[in-house]
Amino acid sequence: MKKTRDQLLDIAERHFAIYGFAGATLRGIIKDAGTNVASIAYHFGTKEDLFQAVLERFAKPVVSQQLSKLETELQSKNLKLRNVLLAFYEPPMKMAHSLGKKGEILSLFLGRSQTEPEPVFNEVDKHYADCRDQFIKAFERALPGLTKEDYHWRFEFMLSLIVCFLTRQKQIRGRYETRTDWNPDEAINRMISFCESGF
Amino acid sequence: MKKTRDQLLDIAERHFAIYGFAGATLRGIIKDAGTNVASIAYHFGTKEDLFQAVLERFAKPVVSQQLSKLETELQSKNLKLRNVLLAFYEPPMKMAHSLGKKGEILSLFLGRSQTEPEPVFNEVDKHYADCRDQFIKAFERALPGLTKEDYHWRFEFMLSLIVCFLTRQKQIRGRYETRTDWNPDEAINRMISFCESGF
DNA sequence: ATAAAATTCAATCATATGATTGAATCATAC
DNA sequence: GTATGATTCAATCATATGATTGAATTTTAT
Repeated sequence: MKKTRDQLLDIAERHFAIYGFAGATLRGIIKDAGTNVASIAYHFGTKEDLFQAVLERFAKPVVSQQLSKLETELQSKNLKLRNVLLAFYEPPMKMAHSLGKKGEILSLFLGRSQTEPEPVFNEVDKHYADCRDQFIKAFERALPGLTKEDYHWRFEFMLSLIVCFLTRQKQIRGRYETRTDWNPDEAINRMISFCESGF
Repeated sequence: MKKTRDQLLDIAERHFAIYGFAGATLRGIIKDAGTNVASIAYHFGTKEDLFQAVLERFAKPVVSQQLSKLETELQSKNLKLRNVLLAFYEPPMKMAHSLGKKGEILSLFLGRSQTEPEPVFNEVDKHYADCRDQFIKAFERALPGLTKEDYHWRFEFMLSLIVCFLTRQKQIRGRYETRTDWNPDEAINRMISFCESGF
């Protein structure tokens, strides 16, 4: 039997992903988790504390995977843009795919975390700030000679592709494909190719 | 005089853009609009009806501008990809910029409308469905020889850039720029160049 | 000017929500 | 086994929310 705390995190993650911060309700969460309202207060505190806990649990691993992959690439003398892009795209995409239904939730949450207007999501930016800096530095090394502004714009464009893919994948796939499964490698490749040319 | 109705639409638009559908409250809206809760019921009906009215008012003009620009381009014997992209990007970007503060709201709304999970936003897709089909057809003409899937992916990527730009522009600009104003032409050009290579 | 229609308003309803409390239950150490 | 602390629970609070009503006010048409 799963611990209440973990169960709550799983369900809360799903609800925040699907309904957003404002749209998710503690009662909806505890109902799905089969527990009591007070258990949230006991384990986490307020609704916002719960959200931060969810964020902490999933954002950190993804970012650290991205950074460690990037680190590996940086060792190489001949840093290739394509490999930097791969280091960025692969962790979240693979995770989103490998986890199946849960990955769908996670990716939705990840995508939403970039677009939600709620103040709580400002915290998200902090989680990603260091990651962004590192990748922009890598871009400068892989593709020297551009202006600071160029790198920022292109990083944003690169990020846009995956944010929208993750946030909208269900609608997109529903529109374009019949099959319910998707190929992460194809998606990654398409994103990388698109960006590589764009850069 | 339809003063109250328009006022409500303006304020509601802002609130939906900033707080999302679930986060926006009728009381918050009527307080800013300086009117009464019942006025919403009178002029629109339910909260969802109000949302649809907001959507109707702003989405239609943008889409119709995009389509009419595209129509013009389609007249040309030698259809250029760049011009198709311009037809897509210019209307929402110009509108977002020219309206200043209000444009910021509109663009936030526009961006959010592509990522919100709420069922109400499913309606948004209908508004854009025809527009998407037309542009994909134009892509096929401007850049023949690709598979159906290719066009869909690239359309999504193109869309991603502007969705994320509009949704995140404030955060982005806050991070990268000191000045509060922005240059729509520069943004449009950067998007087009990035896509043109990607295609 | 006046009646009818359109619009606005204060008051209220029923429910939902985040949060808190104190008692009950469970797990663990001794 | 029992005492202690950790965890769960039902009950409750205060407020917020979407919606509705009927009276008051304003606008419009004649």
